[in-house]
Amino acid sequence: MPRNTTLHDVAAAVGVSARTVSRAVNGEPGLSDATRKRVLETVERMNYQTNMLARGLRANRSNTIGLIVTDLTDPFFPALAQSVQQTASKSGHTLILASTQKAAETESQILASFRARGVDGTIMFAADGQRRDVLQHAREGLPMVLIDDQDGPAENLTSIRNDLEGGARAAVRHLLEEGHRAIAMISNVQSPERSRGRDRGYAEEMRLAGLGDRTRIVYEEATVDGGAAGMAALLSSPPRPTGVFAYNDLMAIGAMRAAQAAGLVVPDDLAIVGFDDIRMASLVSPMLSTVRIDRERLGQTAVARLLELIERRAGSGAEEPPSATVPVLGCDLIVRESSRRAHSVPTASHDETRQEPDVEATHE
Amino acid sequence: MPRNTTLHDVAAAVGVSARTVSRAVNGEPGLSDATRKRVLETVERMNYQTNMLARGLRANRSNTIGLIVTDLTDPFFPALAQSVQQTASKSGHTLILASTQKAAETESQILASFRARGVDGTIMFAADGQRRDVLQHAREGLPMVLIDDQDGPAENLTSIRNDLEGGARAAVRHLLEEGHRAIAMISNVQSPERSRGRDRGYAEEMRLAGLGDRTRIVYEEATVDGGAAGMAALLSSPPRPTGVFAYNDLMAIGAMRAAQAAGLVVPDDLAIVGFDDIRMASLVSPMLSTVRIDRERLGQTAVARLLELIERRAGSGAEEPPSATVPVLGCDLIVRESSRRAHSVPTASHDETRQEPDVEATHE
DNA sequence: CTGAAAGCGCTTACAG
DNA sequence: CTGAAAGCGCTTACAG
Repeated sequence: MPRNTTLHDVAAAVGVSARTVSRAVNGEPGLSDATRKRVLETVERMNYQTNMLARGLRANRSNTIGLIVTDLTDPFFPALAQSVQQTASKSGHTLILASTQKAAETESQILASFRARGVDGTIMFAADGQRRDVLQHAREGLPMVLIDDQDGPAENLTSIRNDLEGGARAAVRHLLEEGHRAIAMISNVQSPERSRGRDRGYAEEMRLAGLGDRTRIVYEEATVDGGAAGMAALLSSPPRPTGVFAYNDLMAIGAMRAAQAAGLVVPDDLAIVGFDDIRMASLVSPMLSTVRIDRERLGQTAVARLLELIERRAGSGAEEPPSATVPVLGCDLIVRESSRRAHSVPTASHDETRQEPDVEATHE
Repeated sequence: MPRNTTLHDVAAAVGVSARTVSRAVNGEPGLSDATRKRVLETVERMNYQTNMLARGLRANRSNTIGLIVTDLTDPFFPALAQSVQQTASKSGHTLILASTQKAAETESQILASFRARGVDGTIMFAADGQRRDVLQHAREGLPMVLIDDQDGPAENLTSIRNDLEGGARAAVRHLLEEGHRAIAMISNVQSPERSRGRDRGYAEEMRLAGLGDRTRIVYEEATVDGGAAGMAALLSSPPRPTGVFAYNDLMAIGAMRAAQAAGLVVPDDLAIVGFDDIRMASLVSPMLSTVRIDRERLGQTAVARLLELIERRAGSGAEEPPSATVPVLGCDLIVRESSRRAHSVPTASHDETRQEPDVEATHE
């Protein structure tokens, strides 16, 4: 097997030192244009590629970033992973992907293996009860962006939030405006921390409408089957709700299927609103109303913040105080068919979107 | 920022040489049990983690494998990526993921960057007209598994195939058995090489049924919108088909939506069968009949083959001849609601599956 | 503007 | 059974 071309091979071919080739390849100053040109031509001709393992070892930066998801087969994640990968590749970073599914590895183990691989930083979701481990890794030098973290920034750690509570409130307000009073919620039993914002938004909006005593949340797994189970639970004990807000679209679709199987017509007998706006939402019938989390923007924002963090670490010494604001991305309500009654012929051509502004939350 | 613990730190703490710690960590022989035990305890206590960049640089193996997909937001890929990642992690390999979407980078560029990162091997799909570049990278030392490659194995390269033609034939036979004669196909305009097997299966089965002159294929983009466009094309020029076989589920769902929008009832007026069995297939209504590609098994098989290839390279010198057989994974027909008429109340509880056996194709 | 030396943290090949 | 030396391919810090 042929050995790959190295810096020394190029240097020998041009008749300069390896240091000079390194300068040319990295676009560093301190090099005559003539030399630079000769070197780069030879680099091209010999098809030289920097060995990133060697560079990473020496320079302590690998140009890789890690992303940890819980389950790639959850339709929420692929668009995010894609966005992270595309954004990262623009700055020359390669994506390393891990999923915690089936808990074969804990998050902490994955983070340890990422560090052993020399990733420059990591993007992950805030998992219940793991914050101490995560903070520890950050403190030990792994820059980290935490998505939908309840707490604020910390050493070497930035938070980004989606306005889950605001999205939930918009969804419930919409159901109220459609005339519903008996509005129930199907939420996520697995992750209280993640469902908190949505639960709170629902409860708060009910309270404001004077319906605090009709608040009703059932908790199930955040899957299609879990949504179906939640709907079964709601239907089995009166009063029957006429509107349902679900933790995510998967659950909403399961709930919708269960309602239909029970002979109910959606949205006439029962209105349903989900969360996330996965692609499936616009392909089921009736098309699902939902609250959109813009995963492309989320991925871009997360990578941008992570790169800032990495920069700050690299240019250390200055040690600027970390920004105390955490970006909060607005979540837009998208009204489709599953929650709109009195519209005999729904028009599929145009979703009705209500835009919520992005804001900055200050964390004292 | 605290420096990470190194082999030398551990060695100094135990009072042995770095070489001895390395032996203990890697489970190599030639070490007294007492020493091994002392070393490993200290490794644990000091929380030592092997620096994979250093190991990779020296040992020329990084314990990473690359996966190249065209578009992570295509629901076909996440389950595959997840399976590859899970299987790879069992042998201590980390997944590096890239997608060629929007052609920001060509496959060849991605392969070059993977090699610069020292990946031990790569899994990818065979893209039209890129085979020369891919073979070149394999020849230069990058072990590679190609999925659904038309050609056979090559130096440092293994192929795996799904029985796309067999799956297509099963789908068309099913439509024939349901009594359909006017059966059209909506296929993929972007990748003739990838659609070839399915196109051929469809045409062959029509010919065998004496319907060769009624063969009709329209080509569109392999998306929901493309499927809708294909159906529009089919409906706009008679004779109207009563059965349609689509390149994949996304197209099938688009076709179904378009047919329904045109006032047709699926499956009564028009039966539809897709390909892949993405999750969405069982969540649309009517539930979509399809041909399943088991992506979990595909990922497992691909990783297993890749590891064999990597092993062979590592233990080189012996140079065993590469196996001349390429595994062909069977694709099962799954009959749901979209293609089954005369069943007034479809039972959602049990899919009807017809299992096709896996075989080995010999490549002379 | 350019280069010689050292070293990142491991493993390989060799010696005892 | 254990270790001293060399080197993987780069970049850092320094000298000229």
